[in-house]
Amino acid sequence: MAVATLNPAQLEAVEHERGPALVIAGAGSGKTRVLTGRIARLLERGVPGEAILAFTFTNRAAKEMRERILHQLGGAASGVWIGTFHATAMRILRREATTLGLPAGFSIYDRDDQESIIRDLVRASGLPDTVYKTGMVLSKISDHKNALVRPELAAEKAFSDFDRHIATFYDKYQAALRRAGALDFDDLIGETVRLWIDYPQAGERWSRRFQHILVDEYQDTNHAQFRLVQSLGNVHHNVFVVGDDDQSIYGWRGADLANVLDFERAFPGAVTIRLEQNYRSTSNILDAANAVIANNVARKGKTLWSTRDAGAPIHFVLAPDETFEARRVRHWLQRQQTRGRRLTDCAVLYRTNAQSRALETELRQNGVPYEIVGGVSFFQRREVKDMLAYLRLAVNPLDTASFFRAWNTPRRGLGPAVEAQVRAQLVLPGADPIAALRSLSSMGALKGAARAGAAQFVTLIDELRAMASEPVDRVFAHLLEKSGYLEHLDAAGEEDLRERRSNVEELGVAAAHFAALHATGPAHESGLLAWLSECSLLTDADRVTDGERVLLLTVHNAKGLEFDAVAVAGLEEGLMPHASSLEDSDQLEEERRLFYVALTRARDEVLLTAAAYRRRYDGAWGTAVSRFVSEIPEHLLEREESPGVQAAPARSAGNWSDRSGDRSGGRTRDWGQSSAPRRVVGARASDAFGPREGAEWDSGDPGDKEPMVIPAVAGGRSANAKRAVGKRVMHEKFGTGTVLDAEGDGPDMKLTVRFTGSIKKVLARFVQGVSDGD
DNA sequence: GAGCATCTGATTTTT
DNA sequence: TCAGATGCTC
Repeated sequence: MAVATLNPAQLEAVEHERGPALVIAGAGSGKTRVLTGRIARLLERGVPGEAILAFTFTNRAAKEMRERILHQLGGAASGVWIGTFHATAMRILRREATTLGLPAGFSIYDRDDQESIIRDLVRASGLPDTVYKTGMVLSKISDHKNALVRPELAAEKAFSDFDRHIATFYDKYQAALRRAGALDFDDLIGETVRLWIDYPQAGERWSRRFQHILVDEYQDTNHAQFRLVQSLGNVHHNVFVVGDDDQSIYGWRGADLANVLDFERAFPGAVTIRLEQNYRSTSNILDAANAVIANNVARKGKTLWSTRDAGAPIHFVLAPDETFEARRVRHWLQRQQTRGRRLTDCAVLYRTNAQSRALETELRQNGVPYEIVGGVSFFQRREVKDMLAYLRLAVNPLDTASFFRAWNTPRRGLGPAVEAQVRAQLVLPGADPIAALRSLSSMGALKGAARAGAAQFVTLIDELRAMASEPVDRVFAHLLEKSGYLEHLDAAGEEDLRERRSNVEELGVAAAHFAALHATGPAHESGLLAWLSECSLLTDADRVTDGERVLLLTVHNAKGLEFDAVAVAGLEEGLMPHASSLEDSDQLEEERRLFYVALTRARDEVLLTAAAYRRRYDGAWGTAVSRFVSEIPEHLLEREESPGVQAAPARSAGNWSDRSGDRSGGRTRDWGQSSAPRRVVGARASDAFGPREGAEWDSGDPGDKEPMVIPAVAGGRSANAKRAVGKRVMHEKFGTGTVLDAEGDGPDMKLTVRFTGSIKKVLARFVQGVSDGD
């Protein structure tokens, strides 16, 4: 690295000798240069590559850092460990599996696998799955794991029945994972930390090895990750972390800003270095971002500055609905192109993946090349998971989820009847499903198709296992040939057959690529196990290709990236900030940071868009422009209203009866065609939506107690059910709400209740009546 | 055991 | 709206 090109603060960070250091690095302040520069400098100073460990949050960031360093230093850098927290933890765990009592070929369960375990557990418990929803139970368990709370402790700390049930699910969930020889994502970190807790001498070996620990995006670490960093650094104390409290957007995943705020306390003697000069954005963009983030209370406080000129104003467009919004984004992209900008240098950001659909349709229809990052991941696709299930089973015979996924795909005559027999054998300690199937087969318990099918399946898995240390592409080819999977796809004759086939082929290409890359490496880094590990940790964002296309992605996915021109779509109350955050000031601040991250992705140009009406699965809704837009100083903004935009239905956006009219009315269809163009002169566009405090998605106002009129509900309902409609009720978890609809009778009566912020179906026995109100 | 029809819940963000 | 789960029928 040309040290001369660094500013003083960057230089101080790069040259920092030893001891802990916290670098507060604002957006675009050159933190990647600092990290790579520092690694380079450490190597120059004679620190062996093997003694340097750098954590990133995404594979993409890891890859970029690795490439930069290899480019600068070549072979000298080859021993440096650079990887995500999860990948690095995996690397350590693969070497320490025996110490920790984990099976050598442990599997990593993804979200689907986790969900199916929880679903089974909740079902078996007899507790209502309306209260113990799969996702919610999983996130509670994840919270425990992120806080390094084991099941026993969770049970001890439980105050309510609810917490106790969660603790029980947590315990049983862990038992199920253990039986399957599997870890989930959180376990990768937690089990690694356990090394220092349960096997301190083993942990210390690693602490001694890594003389320097570097952490990128430190503001996004959770407690478990903090403990991992702390443990690894407890011999040499050279912990160098880079973060920005204003860019902390993973609170929902347990990220703990206290890790940044209390760094000096956790690492005594730490120095703090601040990088506040932004090299990325025009000063208009930067001023806007600074003004927005200044509204947050929970921050260390800093102001980015830049020597770049003002640049173009930030453009704000209010469109009648999301179709028009998409069209405006497309126009904007095409204008960028005519002005000589490449699509590669543009991006469209949004809050939720679902928003990509309208944009995608618009771009496809108009031949604008695009690529969506995120959404349904490649590795989540059925055919990809099917293939990987065979391979996972070959390295981990305990992996029940993979077993039942693979065993009858393609059909081998193995169904529920045989499944029950296999499961019956699995209660025996240490039993694995393959052995169970094998023994059923040898006992003559299987007949007809099942018998031949079982034999074929067991043989295939045996063969794959025998090949486990061969190049992975060869293993994959064998699997394709012997499983009959492609023929099965053909037979299924599905419409998306071509795509499925090509996904399977792409997986094969990935295997070949991996094999080629690791042809010379040691067995534990080139075999099937290593490839599977890599696959479990890859996400869609890691498969982004080059090419002349615009990227569509969530703001979360855009973190760490930068573009010349950035469009941010869906700037509406309820979307950004998201509805789920409106009642909690901490969450609202996180939403604001999210918007801040979005703005600071841009070098030269920003387009912000909102839709006056947005279609959702349950109808079309009037919206209000996001408060974040009005937090941008007016002189930095250029507002524009599309023809056809009108005020939201006169007042009372929060009034339910009004809205239920909307749902049946399908009003959005008329927008933009019949209504005359209307410009709001001399008023802010957001005024067109009525008073700001008509906070959209829910008034939550206990005063609105008129009985709800829901058109077209089922006719035959009991007198009790009829009477329940319109009543205020109280639910242990969701709080108070209003009954919109009721079905059935007695305690099993099913109520549809509008709680603050959401509408849920609950059983009558889980709610209490609240006085009908005044 | 397979295929079809119906139902229901989800939409916040991801390693 | 839509995908996955469930249930029903052959």
